[in-house]
Parts: sequence; C-alpha cells; structure tokens
Amino acid sequence: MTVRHSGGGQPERTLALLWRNQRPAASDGRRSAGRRPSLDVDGVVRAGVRLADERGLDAASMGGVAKALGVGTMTLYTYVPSKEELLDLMVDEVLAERELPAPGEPRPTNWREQVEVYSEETRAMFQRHPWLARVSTVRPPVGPGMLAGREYLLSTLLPLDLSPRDTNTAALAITTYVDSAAGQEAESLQVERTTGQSHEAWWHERSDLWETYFDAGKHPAMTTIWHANGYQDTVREAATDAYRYGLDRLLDGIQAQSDAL
Amino acid sequence: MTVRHSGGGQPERTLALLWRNQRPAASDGRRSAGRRPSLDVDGVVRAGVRLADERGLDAASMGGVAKALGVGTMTLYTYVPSKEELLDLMVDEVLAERELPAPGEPRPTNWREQVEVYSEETRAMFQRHPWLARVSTVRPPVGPGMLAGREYLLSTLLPLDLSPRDTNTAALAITTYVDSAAGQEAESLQVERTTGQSHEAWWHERSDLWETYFDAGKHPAMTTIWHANGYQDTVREAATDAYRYGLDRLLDGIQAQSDAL
DNA sequence: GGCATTCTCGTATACCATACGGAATATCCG
DNA sequence: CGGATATTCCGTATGGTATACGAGAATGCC
Repeated sequence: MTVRHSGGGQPERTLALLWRNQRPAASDGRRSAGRRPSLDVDGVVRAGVRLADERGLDAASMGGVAKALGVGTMTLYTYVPSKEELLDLMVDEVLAERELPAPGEPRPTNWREQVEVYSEETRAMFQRHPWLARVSTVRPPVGPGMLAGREYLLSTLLPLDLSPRDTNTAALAITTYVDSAAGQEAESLQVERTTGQSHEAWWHERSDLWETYFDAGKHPAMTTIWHANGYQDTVREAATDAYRYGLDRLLDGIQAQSDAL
Repeated sequence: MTVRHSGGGQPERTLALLWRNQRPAASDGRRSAGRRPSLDVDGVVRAGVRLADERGLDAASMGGVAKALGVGTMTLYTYVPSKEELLDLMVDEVLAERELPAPGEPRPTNWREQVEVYSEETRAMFQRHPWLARVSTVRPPVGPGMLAGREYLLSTLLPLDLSPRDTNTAALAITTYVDSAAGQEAESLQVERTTGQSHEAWWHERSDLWETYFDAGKHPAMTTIWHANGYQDTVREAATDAYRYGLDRLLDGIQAQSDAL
C-alpha cells in the first residue's frame, strides 16, 4: 500500500527546505551562535533515500535514518520537521535526478521522442527507487524536481498547438499513465527481488486456481486468449509490452487530435 | 504510500478463502466438533471494508476490526491467516462489487461504450473505497472479483480482432490507466475530505512558491500555459478532464490499430 | 462423563513517530 | 576571561502496530 504524507502545518518551512539549493543562500549577517550542527538537510535526505533504495521504504524510519547517520533519533527533528516532510524531500530529490533537457538545451526534434525521453527517465527513476511507487502523488512536494518534470513535459506538447487547456490536460494524462505504469513495473521487479520468488513461481503456487476454482464457462474470453496463446511467456514481458503499447496508443490518440486541427 | 501484501505462505488456503462463496460448499461429513464459531469470514472481511471506508485504511487494523466485531484481537486469526490475507480478501470483495455484465448478459453494442462501463464501475468502486488506491496491485488477490474484471475487459476487446497477444496487452494498458487514474481521483477527494482542506486552499498556502522561488525563465512552458489561462479553475476539474481525455485518446489509439488491420 | 476438537483471547515482543525537557557546546558581549 | 544566550543533541515516555505462544472455555461424540 501507499504511504501517507501531506505537507504538514508550516508550508513555508517545507517550501524553504524543498528549494534550499536553488536560491543564493540568503546569508544575512547572523552567522553562528550555539552548537555547530553535525549534519545537514542534504545528508539526512540522502541517507533516507539510500536506506529506502537498499532496504525498502519501511527501513527509512526516523530511527533507521538516525542510526545510519550515527546520531540519536530525535536529532533528525532539528533538520526536518517531521517524517512527512522528510518523505517529501526524498521524493523531490529523486524527481530532480531525471536528466530532462532544460529550456534551450538540445533535445530530439520529434515531440514523441521528447516524450519518450520523459518516459525513459521516469522509468529509470522508478527502477532506481522502487519505493517511490508507494508514495502517494496527491499533493506532491512542489519542489524543483517536480516542477522541472512538469515544465519539460509541457514543453514537449506545445508544438502540437492544442488549446492551452488541452495541452495541460494531455500532460496530466501522460504523467498519470507513465508514472503509474513505471511505478508498477519497478515495484514488480522489486517484489521479485525481495521475495526471491519469480512471478512465474508465484503463479505456479496458485495452479489450484485453474484446477479447482476456474470456471471456463464464466470466463470465455480469458479461455479464448489462453488457447490462442495470447499470454506472454513471462509476467515481465507482458508488463513491458503493455507499458510500451499503452504509451504508444495514448500518443497516437494525442497526435490524431493535433492532426485534426 | 501503498500498503504491502503478497499472499503469504499457504497459497492454497488463501485461494480457498478467496473463492469461498463460488463453490457448492464441499460439505464433507465432518460437521461439528468443538466450540461454535462466533463469526465468519464474510463478517470479518465486511467489517474490515466498512472500517477502511469510514476511517481509512489504518483503521482497518487487526485490533480495530476485532473491536468493531466485539471480540479479542487474536480471535481474528481463527478466520484469517494474517493481515495480508485479510487485505487480499477485502480487495477482492470490493472488486466483485462492480456490476459488470457477465458473459451472455446484455451490454452496450459499441466496444468503446463497453469499456466505458468498466471505467465507470471502477471509478465508482474507488470512490466508495478510496483506501484501494493505497493497496499495491502487484500480485493481486486472484479471486472472483479480479477475474471477473479481467474477463469483462478482455471480452470488450475481442471484437476488435487484434492479435490475441495485442488484445491482452491492450487490456493491461487500459487497466493500468483506469485503475491508477480512478485511484488518484478517489484519493484526491478523500484527502480533501479528511484534511478538511480543499486543494485550492492547499495551493493558496503555498503561494510563496510563485512569489519567492518560481523562476519564470526556467519554466517558460508553464508560464505560457498560465498566461493563456490553460489551468482549470479547480484541481478536481483538471483531474476529471485529464481522466476522460486520457482514456479517450488511449481508446482512439487502440481503435486506430484495429482499423488499420 | 470423559475427551478430542475447536474457538477465544491475555500477555509478551519488537517495532513505529514524536512530545518533552534537560544536557552539551558554540558564539557574543562585557 | 565569564556569564548570557542560542542552538543542537538525545534519553525517556506514550500510544500505536502485527502476531507468537499457550492457557482456558465451549461444544459434540461415544
């Protein structure tokens, strides 16, 4: 299931944390008074990401991150207001890892290939950080990483000359598809790795389904596809094919809209 | 974030629980010996669903469900092997609530309208049970509800005469899109309800983003869309439009593939 | 009535986030 | 050099989670 997070009570502090590296640093006289910090926000966030990558999202607990950094649990609260915000920071950190051409930087000429870049970078991100699939995307962290992604995707669609509203709508539809399909794929691989059991073995354990419970009369379409060899050899192949196929058809549909103008 | 569940160690018992109401009951002599049960599996599952509906997935803890049923926590383990399985049973229960025409039952003539039915029933399901969006869909419960959904969707696509493999692939792509978009929508409404804060209020709290951090030079596409009034009035409208738009374009693309045969 | 069988559930374990308050350590100011 | 002040560090306590274990209660069969 998915982990909750919302943004907490002080949106201003959260924004300042999210954008901590994007602005000059605002060095206002007041320099140093009091004990020197032994950590910094980036270190805490990176430790959280590393733990989640290596041992799953649950391992990125406040206690776990603190132990990884060699400090007491409560020390983290000096750097981050709560677990929710830490998660937001982790999410935006990895969103920003995607290497999406900034405005003015070289990119493929074809809009579909540009969307391809978004898709592949996002897929790679989910592969590196499968725990992302378990974090809710409603009210996401509005940090540099998320905005860069939205900006790039919108920019790929502008040449289609859809109405501004349709352009935005199309971008939302694409992110919905890409993010969830890429997330499912990554989670699927992750489950095979952490359980040490392939999906095929998992299905094999459930062969009773077909022998005992499945009623071909109630499932004629499935039965037809089955007998016509419509099921791929592996679950992974099926998922990969479905990802590509769905994205291609979605882009076909958007292209057709644009052509009809 | 999403909640984990995999299926546990005894797939046969899990399958028997999932399909408990689909088979005659297998009354083998051995009837009664020992203390009479005070509950049954259906009651436990329904209590779990009701709690999750009313107070969120976290409220459907083993202790919470037991308290709602007026028994001790450990009593539940007589009916259900673990929390994982309970969750699987809850998921298949609500998947089965969708009123999808069975083979032979009347349905729209047009394949797109048939997919529409799947989409709307699934959307309604997520609205009734927003916690579903937080449950992982890798290795889902292979019960009657899930199979009925797959069967129906495949059956809507057969008339397109795609290859068996493409038919299956297209069905996977559609469920990926519909399930995740419907889940996001439901979760979004849920968040507004439980936090008591509209998305607009949430964005308003973050107006510092635009005033302090946003750099129009780095985000020309967003800025263009903004000035062209490309953003809907409410987040809800934007999400609903994106859902419809994306599904329509995806189906356009699939239709085009079929026409090209 | 005895006894096998089955259900019931209190207790213990090991996690989780975080409120609170006090101790440690740094600079600033006199 | 000596407080005063500011800041970080973190032990402890609280209330939550799933579930292993084993004792106790209720039932039907003989």
